[in-house]
Amino acid sequence: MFTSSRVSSFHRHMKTHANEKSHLCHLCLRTFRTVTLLRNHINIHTGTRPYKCGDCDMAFVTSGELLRHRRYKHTHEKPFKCSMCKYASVEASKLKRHIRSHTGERPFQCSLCSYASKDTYKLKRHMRTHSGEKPYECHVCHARFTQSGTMKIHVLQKHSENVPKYECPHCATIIARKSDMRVHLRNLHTYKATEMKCRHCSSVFHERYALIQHQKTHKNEKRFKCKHCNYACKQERHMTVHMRTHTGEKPFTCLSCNKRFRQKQLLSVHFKKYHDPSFIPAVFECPKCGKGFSRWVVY
DNA sequence: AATCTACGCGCCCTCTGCTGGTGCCAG
DNA sequence: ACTGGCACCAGCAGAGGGCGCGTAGATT
Repeated sequence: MFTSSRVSSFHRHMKTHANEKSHLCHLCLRTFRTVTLLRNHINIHTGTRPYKCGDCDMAFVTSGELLRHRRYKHTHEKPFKCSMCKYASVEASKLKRHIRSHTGERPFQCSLCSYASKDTYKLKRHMRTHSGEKPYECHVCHARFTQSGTMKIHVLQKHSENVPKYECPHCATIIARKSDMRVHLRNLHTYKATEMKCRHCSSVFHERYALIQHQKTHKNEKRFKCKHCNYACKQERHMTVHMRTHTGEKPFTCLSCNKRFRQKQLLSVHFKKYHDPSFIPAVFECPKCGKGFSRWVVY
């Protein structure tokens, strides 16, 4: 509802409801209500921008645009201040948009899903996820992207020579993307309240990277040491067999002659040699000492 | 009525950061 | 051969900057 204390303003406003557009642009045949609007419009055709910025090459059709430009680029004057944080803006509409980040208000509802946006642009951008539209094309490999920023990163990482790299301050790992570095730091270098145990010993850690580094120290380590002699080995099963040399235990018995063995393999060799009819005895005889061998061996 | 000025809306852009799928590699 | 972990990668949303342009208030 329009109200005004001035008759002139009222009359002018009423003209906005009338379709009377008597001022014709002779370049595109578009019509305007006032001569000022027509003049501004013609300035767009002719490129006439009377309001020039004194600090850069920009020029504008109206003085208001110039003032706003100067605030953005040169004076940095931000008259619109947020009452809830330090944010300040050049334009009131920007403050209004910013305040939605405090209130959580999302006036722009997607018609196809539950998503709602705080501003029109985000909704428009979101709609590409439904349409499948990918407006941005890589000029090198012609891959297509939904957002310009995604394409920019793609070109930088895939087609640029001086690819930026991010080095982890804790472990010197090189990672291509800043956001991935955050993931790396979160997964490997953040303190965790719950203890992480070493899979080889009783050590515990609160940082995953420290655990991994520690576990590497166990690699090639002969962790199983005999308490009776100098013997050491990597696997527990080897130590079990070795211990029988100290205990005298011989758990494997030959069913044919009751001879006992410490290892299953020794029993197997014994059985084949003495009780298996298909066993081929030594056929290659040493020409010097006469000892027989089952295989031909060159010394 | 014409003009200047301030305001509001809309559009487009960039920067930022999180997420989940994927391929590779070590265990 | 299988599995879990990690860097790589594209998809996607949040926040904010900058400008075009129409309209209303104020002034000439």
